[in-house]
Amino acid sequence: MHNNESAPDLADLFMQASRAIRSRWRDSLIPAGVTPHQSRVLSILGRAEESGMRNSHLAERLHIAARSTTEVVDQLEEKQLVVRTPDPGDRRATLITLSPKGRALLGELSVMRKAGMDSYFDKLNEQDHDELVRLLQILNKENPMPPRSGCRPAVKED
Amino acid sequence: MHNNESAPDLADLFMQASRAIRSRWRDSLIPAGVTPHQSRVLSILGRAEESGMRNSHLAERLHIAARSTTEVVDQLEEKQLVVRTPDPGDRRATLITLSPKGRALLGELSVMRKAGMDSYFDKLNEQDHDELVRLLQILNKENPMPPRSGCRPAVKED
DNA sequence: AGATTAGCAGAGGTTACCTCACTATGTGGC
DNA sequence: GCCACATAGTGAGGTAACCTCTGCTAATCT
Repeated sequence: MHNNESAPDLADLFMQASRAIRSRWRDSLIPAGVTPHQSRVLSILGRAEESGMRNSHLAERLHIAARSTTEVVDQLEEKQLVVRTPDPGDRRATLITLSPKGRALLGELSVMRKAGMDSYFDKLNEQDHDELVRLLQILNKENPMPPRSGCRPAVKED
Repeated sequence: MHNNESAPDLADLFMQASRAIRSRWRDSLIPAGVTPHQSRVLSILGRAEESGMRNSHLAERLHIAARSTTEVVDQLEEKQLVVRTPDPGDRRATLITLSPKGRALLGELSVMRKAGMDSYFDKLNEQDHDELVRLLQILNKENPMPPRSGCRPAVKED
């Protein structure tokens, strides 16, 4: 390892870039009137839907305590972006689903976000762009992906 | 345009990696008894030192309001990691410096952090490592950081 | 000197999290 | 059928890391 002293720390570079990305993302959400936090819930609901999701399941996906999920869902319900309906199969439980309005917003959000991100990554030419994708995929390869024999998704790390 | 649809979003890849990094970092700080937030202050003080730093200057570096900086410094002062001394040149101002204890901790922290990060980036060979540094430097080239409101963190870290 | 500006901190608010405790419901043992 | 126990959601109340508004003191400008 010949890490010379003047070489900037990769972690620092990473953090700096991710801060910029996060900040752009947050800004791009402002016109839609949702926080990044709320938008994350919307996109999880959008992805995992058909029949709705329980609060506890959502909490698991968000990697936060179930009690905290209640709060975000409260906010989204107030904005009429999601609906809570009692689970017919278990009267203790509540199913959370996107409202039509929520689903529409989710569509807009992903477009806006993509636009914002594209403008950020414009600094890279096409070749560098692809190279960065390659490198990040290596780094993110935490779960060695066992042969796709139809086992669970195993999304572990937050 | 040969960006096929199934190509994962660069921003997502980025956030995934940075979350892993942040989480490793936070974990590596636990034994030292400081939060990522506090450690950031220590490292800024360590870098910009000789004669100490004003609260307002520190706030600027942290990209947070001056009032918020006061609080972190309070915490660090209580742990005796930093010292506040009146600025001899301007009696309104206070200079914040690392205490010997703080400087020692900073040293340990950077070693621990570096170890944690190196183990993360070990997935890349030397050439890919350098390539990633190059790409990140391009991306980080002067993106203005506007002040932010609300919380975050990401949490859980910044 | 008097007005303005700069540096810091007190008071109090917000957001995104947490734990603990409670109620209502479901489930297994006998 | 009843009791013990687990589980789903939420009220109450707490914390960390931000914020603004306010006020005090010290420096600087005219």
